[in-house]
Amino acid sequence: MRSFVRAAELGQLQQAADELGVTQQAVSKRIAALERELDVRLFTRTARGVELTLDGQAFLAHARDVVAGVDRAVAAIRPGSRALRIDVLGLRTAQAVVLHDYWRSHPEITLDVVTLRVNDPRAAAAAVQAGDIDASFRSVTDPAALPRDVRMIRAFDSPTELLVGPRHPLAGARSLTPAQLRGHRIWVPGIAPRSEWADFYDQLATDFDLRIDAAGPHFGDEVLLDILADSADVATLVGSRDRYLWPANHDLRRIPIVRPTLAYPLSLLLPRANPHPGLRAVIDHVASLTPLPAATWRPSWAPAT
Amino acid sequence: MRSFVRAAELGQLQQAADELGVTQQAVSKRIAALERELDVRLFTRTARGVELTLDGQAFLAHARDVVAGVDRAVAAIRPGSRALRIDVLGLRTAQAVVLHDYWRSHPEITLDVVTLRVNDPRAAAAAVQAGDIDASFRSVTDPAALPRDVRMIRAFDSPTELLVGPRHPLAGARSLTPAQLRGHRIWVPGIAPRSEWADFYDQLATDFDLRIDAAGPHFGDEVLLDILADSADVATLVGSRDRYLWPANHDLRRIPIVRPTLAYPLSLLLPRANPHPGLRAVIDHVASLTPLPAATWRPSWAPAT
DNA sequence: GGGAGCCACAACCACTGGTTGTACGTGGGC
DNA sequence: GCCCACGTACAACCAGTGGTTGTGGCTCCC
Repeated sequence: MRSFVRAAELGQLQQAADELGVTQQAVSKRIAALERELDVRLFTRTARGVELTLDGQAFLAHARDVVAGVDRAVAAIRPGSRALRIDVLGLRTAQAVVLHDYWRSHPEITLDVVTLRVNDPRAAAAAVQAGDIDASFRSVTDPAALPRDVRMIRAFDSPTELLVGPRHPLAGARSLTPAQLRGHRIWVPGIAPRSEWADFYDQLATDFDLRIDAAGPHFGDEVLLDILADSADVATLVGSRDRYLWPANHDLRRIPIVRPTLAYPLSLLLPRANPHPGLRAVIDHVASLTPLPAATWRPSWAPAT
Repeated sequence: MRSFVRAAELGQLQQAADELGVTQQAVSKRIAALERELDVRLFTRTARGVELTLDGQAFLAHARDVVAGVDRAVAAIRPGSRALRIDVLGLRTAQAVVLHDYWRSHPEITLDVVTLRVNDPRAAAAAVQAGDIDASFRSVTDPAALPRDVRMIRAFDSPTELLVGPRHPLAGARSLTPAQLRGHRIWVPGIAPRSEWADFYDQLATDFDLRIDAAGPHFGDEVLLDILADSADVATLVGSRDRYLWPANHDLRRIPIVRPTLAYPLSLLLPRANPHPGLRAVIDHVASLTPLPAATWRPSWAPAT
């Protein structure tokens, strides 16, 4: 495809061959192989070179795309100077959604979103330190656990919403205050003990006298959503930017929580020295997200702005 | 790359190999070759399959992109059921710009813009008839020259603007009426005799008593723009949607022509029977472009709406 | 009419990319 | 705790791909 693109641009197999460092015959055979495989003629051969056929013109745009895609793929992992790589907790989390939005409005920058398969934020900090990732959307609740050459900055706040099924007594509310959640069972399964999330829910339960049940393993989002849809007394908390896939017939309700808004503070771990040059723009973008109202509750370990 | 993508999705080389119709060893060698070439490990091997490394995760998104690109490239020219293919006069013309805008807002549809290397609209009509292209943005001024199974419909009108250099006496105008052009030399080089454009300028010159000089070959846009920039008495006409590349220091002015607006009618040649299914949406889109004011002049051969 | 320039075909050969056969490591079942 | 099942990697082998050099044919231009 590279040979085809260059030949089409130069109008000569000969020149393309010179550029590519092979013989004219090799390029001729490459094009012929492509034409045989696709079962169309891509060029009309003339005495002074080649000219694209209609099929060739149509193919060229896509071939350019493929070649550029291959280059991007290689750039994404080139040892030394690779593309910006940011770790998120999961692909449907607010972090990933925000990154995806950013990428959609700036498609020219190459940004790779990956997920470390570990829960421990200290492992993420170590990966940042080692240069395996350029930044990580994780929070280290104990500042002492942070390596010296990794720093944690405030990224953005993710407001919390209540997710309930249609039979839940709070299902009809347009919005809720934390006080109104008192007495209702809130179930957030799959929270690793002593993780940042466990800490968040602990403080939340204490500060507002809530009943947050973080026990039990997580059998997958589908199971949780199924249970919520059927139950008249189980609710859970989700971030307003989290994207869940749920069957339309579940009829689940997302209800904003206000006065105060409950903010889960998303932080960014990044190396103190020589951060990836593309990181600046991402930080600026997430910092520019619509700020939360003044009446916002945050856990004690939320980093300062 | 296909093997890599499938293996990553399935988490097993074995299964990917089964799907791809090759042995597990072949897939293993493909992945190994990829890893050797890229000089990174894409998978960590476990006893129950493979798992993506961070590099593998970053690579996967791009690999998917490449594979999809190859599929699109093949679809663009697949004999029989290929992607929608529309012929335009040139890639900077209003036609191409409009198509490009459409494609940008509907990136999911595959649309290939090509250019027949002939000037004769009857050749374009023949290409439509033969199925080499699905539609052509050309006008056949003589309806009798149209094959029976090709029809011409009104696509959209392209308003004309005057293009002049800074020293031209009309350079300061915010807008101009056709009457104000009277006496000024208007030079539109590169118009083939008896073409749709020649016809357009002939009628324009007659109806408004203008001096339109269509003689002389066209040495390329750069030459024309250079001449315009320097000259105090040469002007030319361009479509308001045409995209020209000109050096910023040329200081050329585009001046709308109004009362009446001078519309160049762009038509679409398409087969009378079994048009490409994707064509409908394109026709609807160009038909929805902002209509011109009531006071609009059109040549006599403009097809009815 | 002849030469320059470009592409295609032929013959040849190294090496890629598939095959089969086998060894190794790990996790689950008995 | 051992063994088997399962999945991956390595080895040997071989057909065919994809490169090379050499040559012929075509067209345009001088």
